[in-house]
Amino acid sequence: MSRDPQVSSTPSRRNLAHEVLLSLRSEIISGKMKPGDSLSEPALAKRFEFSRAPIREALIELEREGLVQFESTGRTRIRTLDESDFDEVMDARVALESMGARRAAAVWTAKDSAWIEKNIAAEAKASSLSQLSRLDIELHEYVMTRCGNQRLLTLWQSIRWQFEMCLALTHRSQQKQAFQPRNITTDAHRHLLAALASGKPELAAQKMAAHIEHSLEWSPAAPVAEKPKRSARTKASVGGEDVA
Amino acid sequence: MSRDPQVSSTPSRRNLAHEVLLSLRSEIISGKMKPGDSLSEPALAKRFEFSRAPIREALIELEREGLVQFESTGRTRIRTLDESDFDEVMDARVALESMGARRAAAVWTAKDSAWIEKNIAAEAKASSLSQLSRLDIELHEYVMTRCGNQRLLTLWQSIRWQFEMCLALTHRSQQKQAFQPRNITTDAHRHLLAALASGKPELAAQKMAAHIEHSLEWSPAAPVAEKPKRSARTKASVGGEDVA
DNA sequence: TTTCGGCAAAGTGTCGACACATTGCCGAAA
DNA sequence: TTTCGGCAATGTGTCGACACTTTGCCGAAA
Repeated sequence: MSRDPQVSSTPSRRNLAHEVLLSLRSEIISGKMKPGDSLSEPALAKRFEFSRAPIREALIELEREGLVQFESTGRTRIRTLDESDFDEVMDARVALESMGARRAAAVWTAKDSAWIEKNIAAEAKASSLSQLSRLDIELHEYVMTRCGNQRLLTLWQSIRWQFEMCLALTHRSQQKQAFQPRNITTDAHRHLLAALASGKPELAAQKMAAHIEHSLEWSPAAPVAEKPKRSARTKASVGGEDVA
Repeated sequence: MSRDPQVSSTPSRRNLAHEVLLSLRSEIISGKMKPGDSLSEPALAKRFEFSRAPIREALIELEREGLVQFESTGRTRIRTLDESDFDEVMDARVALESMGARRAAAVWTAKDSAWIEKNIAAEAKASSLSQLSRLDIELHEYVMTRCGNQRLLTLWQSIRWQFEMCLALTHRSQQKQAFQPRNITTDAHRHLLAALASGKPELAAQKMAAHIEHSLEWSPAAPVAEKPKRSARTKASVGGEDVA
């Protein structure tokens, strides 16, 4: 909700590199530039009408975000992602966000609940899949923001763009996704909110993990790869009963 | 064990910036450069006899690793860490490593067990606290390496240096730590190994979380701050019983 | 026609220089 | 002596240039 989520990331240095970063990131996620496309510093410098220095900085940051890959030959390409990459990102999300929910639940306030409820209401009125996805991500980011751990938030933000890229690739590959996801998502978020507001950190952590893993099931197709069914590895990965 | 852990991180680009990164990181963690110290690009360029470009790249990476801070004024300083920073890092470790252990346990082999046992044996013979710490970190890194998720490993590596810095600051502040930690650590690692080798991912995850949180207790003093006792927040943070 | 060698094109790594902002010192005025 | 203004010093952001490497095309030889 509120404002452009890209603005929410506080740039430690406000320079041309940051501007280039936002542009390229946006173009990669939107699909304007495709996985495998080559990115050369001189070409980008010419396009942006900057020197190579800010371009180079932006590319290094994009590489850290996992959107771009430096090959051993020295070439720089937009990263290609397959289903296993998607699984990895989701696993990392479960790790970070379940801890985030655990901590957030411990300091949850009515104001936080109100924010989430407003977001859920907006989801119910979402008119497109991409809009719904954006609201979903912003809700998850909100929880991470509220967990009170700056490092957890920073780590989450560093894989956020890979997640968005996976999502966008999936959406584009299976053109028309029905609107079933909307109800599923809003329901899940309502349950999640209940857990966060319950004052039970462990419950919130488990619900968050379950919610993220469940969301894999209505994004079944891999971004690029072809394996039809998701690996069993992601099932029952949190709160399972093998402990006893 | 084996080789210098810094070599294990694969530099995506082999350049002078990487060389500067390793030098500065080492000096920061070793305490040769202290928190609050100012780092200027021209001064470092003169010292390393490189131009500012590689220096600048290294500083940006150090900032991403949390060892260095860009102030709003434009100055660059070695980051100061207090107890809450330590708590944050440990929480992030719990999040990442419990997931890492969960995944690693699913694919654990006898060879992995042998590696850990060799490490534990080395711990038992460690002759200094810093050596013990190094073995401890290498064991944890090994598990993250074996979890099969490159992103989880990358995220872990990106906070690893902050953890090492916290640890080093703690060690220096409380000069003589008795050797009780060695036994505690080796015992904990033995139990952890049992969980990893048990084929029960959830058990491994819980044991890892408990192990990391428990390790907070024999590193009681804050790196810089003065609060004598750790916050209650870190207790029972994983696998608690508030779910019911 | 195929293969090999070399040459041009393109790209990265690195450097030194300049412009601008900020800092801190020093002297002048009160 | 204290305070204020300005100037030098320091530092970052940005730029264009050069060296070296790799790529890929093209023509010559088999």
